[in-house]
Amino acid sequence: MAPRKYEQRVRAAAADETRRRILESMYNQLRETPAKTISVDRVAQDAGVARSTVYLVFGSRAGLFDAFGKYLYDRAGFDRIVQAVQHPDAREHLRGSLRAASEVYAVERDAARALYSMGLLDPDAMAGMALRLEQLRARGMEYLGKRLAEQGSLRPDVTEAEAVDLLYVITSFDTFDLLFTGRGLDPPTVAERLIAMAERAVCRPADRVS
Amino acid sequence: MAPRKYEQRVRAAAADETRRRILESMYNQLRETPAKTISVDRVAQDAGVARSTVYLVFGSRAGLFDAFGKYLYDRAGFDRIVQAVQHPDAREHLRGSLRAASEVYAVERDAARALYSMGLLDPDAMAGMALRLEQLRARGMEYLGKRLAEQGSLRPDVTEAEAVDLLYVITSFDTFDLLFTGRGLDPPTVAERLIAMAERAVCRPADRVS
DNA sequence: AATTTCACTGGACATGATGTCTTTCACTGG
DNA sequence: CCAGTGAAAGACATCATGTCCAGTGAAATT
Repeated sequence: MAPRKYEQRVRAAAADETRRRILESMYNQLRETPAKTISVDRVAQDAGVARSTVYLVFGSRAGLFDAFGKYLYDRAGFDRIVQAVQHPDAREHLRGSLRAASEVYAVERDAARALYSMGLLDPDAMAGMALRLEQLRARGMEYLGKRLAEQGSLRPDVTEAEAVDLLYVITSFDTFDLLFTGRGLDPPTVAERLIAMAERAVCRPADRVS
Repeated sequence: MAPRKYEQRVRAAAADETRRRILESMYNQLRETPAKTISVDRVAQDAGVARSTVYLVFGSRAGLFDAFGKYLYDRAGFDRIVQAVQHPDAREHLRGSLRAASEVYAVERDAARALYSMGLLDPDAMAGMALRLEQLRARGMEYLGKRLAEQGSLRPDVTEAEAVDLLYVITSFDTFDLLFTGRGLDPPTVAERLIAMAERAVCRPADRVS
């Protein structure tokens, strides 16, 4: 018996709907009760779906978090941190990245914290997203470092490698959160602090604006 | 019936022994298998003790972690980061703090990571140690900022408040680990990077050494 | 209209973790 | 030597993860 060809638009759409609902309920729970560890069961119930469906769709708890990472990445516009302001002036690009980072991180602070902490604490479970995200950011900073070097915007006593290292630190979520949650600063002030720190640490003094 | 007076030296000593053994086995497990989440059961078994004994001694899982925080704090000499080099020159004090931080954090990296992540992810459970430790560091940086200001070592365009914020970021475990684990730098290089970043970000250029 | 396929259900089951409560045992002090 | 005490062990309840699978109802095909 030859396998039949099926082309099911409606059912595929329904499946996508379910998937979306699950991720959304996870997002809501993270916002409502950031402290509590989220259980697959609660997510499923909140989404009005059987627990087994979550496993069916995402494979495992880790898979769920991985997918949630992508979801959050798109939703919050994390890519703005790296790509964002493709300004011809590298120094302006740097400032844009830090402003974008402050905004994005602030909006999704709780979700991002849960995701990052999860990834740090349970590497095999979360190997996926948090790690990939960090690599993306690392590459972005390597690119930015190169551009700053090419445009002669680096301090004379700073190698390109050092600049990349420092930019990697300064654009990280952890650094943002140390100022935002740790020091209780509001996002614009955080951005100010980060920009000041970055420019002083890697940009040549003469080039710096007022 | 009047309550009898008991003064049990031997038994008290044995109890202390047990307590120490439990914390030590926790330390070992964190070093041997940093990835895995540590369960009370495994800790107890490794210490040759019943699981309930851990609960008896420490009250709860959170209590265990709290006590472990103190244990690690003493063992690693975390206080060196703040008190350490009480050098008359505040700038030298700053450099000393960062060197101490790099050493201390590097030696106990895995344990510290587990502890910090735990605290971030589960605030009520870990409210104790990680939080107290951070407050201690915050106060230390406020003191350092004040001394730098008093000695006229701050950049003219940096307020004392901003200096404290930035020092708080730069001396944090997260910042260290971004360079150490994230960028794969060895501890001395991390210290170099941190010192360079800190001096450029908060110290007046004229005062900086070579 | 009959049939196939698929998303999803709903439960059973195994495992492993946390936390509480009761019981056992060894040592201390008289 | 024996009575009381506290440390430790063991049993019990609960909850989460992960696997499995028979079944259901709606969509797609013939």
